[in-house]
Amino acid sequence: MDKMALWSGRHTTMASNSKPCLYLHRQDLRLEDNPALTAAIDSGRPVIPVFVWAPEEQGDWSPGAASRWWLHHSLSRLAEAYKKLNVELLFFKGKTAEVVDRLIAENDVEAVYWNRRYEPAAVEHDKQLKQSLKDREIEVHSFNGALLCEPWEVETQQGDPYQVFTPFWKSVRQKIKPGKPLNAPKEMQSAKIKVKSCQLDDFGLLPKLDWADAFTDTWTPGEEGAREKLSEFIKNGIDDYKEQRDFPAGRGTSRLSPHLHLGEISPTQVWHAVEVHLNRKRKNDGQPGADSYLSEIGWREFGYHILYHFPKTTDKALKSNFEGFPWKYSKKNLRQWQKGNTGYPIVDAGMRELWETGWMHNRVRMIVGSFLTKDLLLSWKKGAQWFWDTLVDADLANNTLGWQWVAGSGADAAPYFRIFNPILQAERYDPKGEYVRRWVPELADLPDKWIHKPWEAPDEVLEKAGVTLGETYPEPMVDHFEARDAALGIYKKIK
DNA sequence: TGAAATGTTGGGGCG
DNA sequence: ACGCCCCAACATTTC
Repeated sequence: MDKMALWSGRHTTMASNSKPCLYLHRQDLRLEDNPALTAAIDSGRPVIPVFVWAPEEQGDWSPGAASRWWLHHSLSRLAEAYKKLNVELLFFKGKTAEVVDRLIAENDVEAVYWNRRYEPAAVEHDKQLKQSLKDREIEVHSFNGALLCEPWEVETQQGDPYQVFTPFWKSVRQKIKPGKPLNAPKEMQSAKIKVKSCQLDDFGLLPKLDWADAFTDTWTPGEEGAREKLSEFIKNGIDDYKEQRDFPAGRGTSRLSPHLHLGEISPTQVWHAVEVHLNRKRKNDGQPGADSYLSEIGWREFGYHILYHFPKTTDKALKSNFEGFPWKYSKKNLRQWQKGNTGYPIVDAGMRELWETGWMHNRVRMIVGSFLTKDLLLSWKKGAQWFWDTLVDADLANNTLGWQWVAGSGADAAPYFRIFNPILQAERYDPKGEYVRRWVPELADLPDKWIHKPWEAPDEVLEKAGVTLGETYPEPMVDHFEARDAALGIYKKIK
């Protein structure tokens, strides 16, 4: 018996008549490495795990359609995992505070546990909930279950939040030493539930239409799926990550983002798995793949740091000179971009991958983002909203950071003149056109030379490939070089 | 985590 | 053998 088991064992003896505690699941849909759950169990009380579906508590940023699909399946897996421990995960709809109050009143709950959140609306909500519980002398315990480093744990030498990634990450790496992840509970005491809960299906998270069919082929939501993705990536991907990560046709990236978003796996678990992997290899061997991968975990941390300290950035540019930027809203242009009909194959491939699988490779996110904000001069918020609705990994911190970054209005942002050339990017990162052929099949028969710029292909080449521009595939909706000049002019003005 | 424009260098062709 | 030109390759600057 290890120390932990003895500890909880000691409490178990007195627990038979002890009052239960509540554990609120939010974006931490896992049993392993879960500090709030572990603490709740270690308190010696029977634990009532609860998930409350309360989208209105997330303000303007309640989960989009793709995220809801994921959430449904993740919750379903989580409920199964609890069932194996003979515990029921309770589902409720409505206001979290009211659910908690009911459980306190009718089920004698005397303590509440959760892992902290960092989204502006969530911070506000949880702060109030905590205060109201404290006022009534109900125990409240919150934990860090989502970050290597919480936003208030690092600051610049001047005592300000970081706004540039490199010094932020350097500081975090010096500071943090993630330990071994906590084990999943082997056993739990269940409480006798006296409160009526609802069914997962009552949340109505699944889409009415079957657009999510392809999602099922691509993804395995839940803790188990997350664990498998991680070990597969550590085994086959991480050593070549630095070289392979930018090629969207390949499998060079971990694809852990949706799992991380809902906390099906924690960054601590990721970090630890990377360390174990490195320790197995020869030392002083260099570890460019691992460093490069961990710095992506770092960007996630940076996103949370920025979101916490600059909560308005979900809707407003961080840089004040972007106030009143003359974005050119056009419903038609936005629609063409959303549907992947811009006439730029790499952009269209990305947008269609997103629509069909709920995910897009990061290199392509940058390309389509640059295209929206610079070539079309459509506001980054339009892009952020579309991604919010369609991405299974839609995460307020990452989405906000990414869009403000690409627009040039945010933290450590691309300088205003950094405009991606969709043809060059495509030729560099999809040299054989595999990615474009997969997602834009109407161009599949074009030779490599023309796959990324069909409008320049000779007529006979187009004909042979069965491509008629304007009919089977759109003409480019804008001329990139003209659009670039126009964007440079505007961006220069606001500098 | 950019791309284009401009500047520099050096080898080879050629008178 | 020399100077000149061209231009690719690379470096630097600029947007």
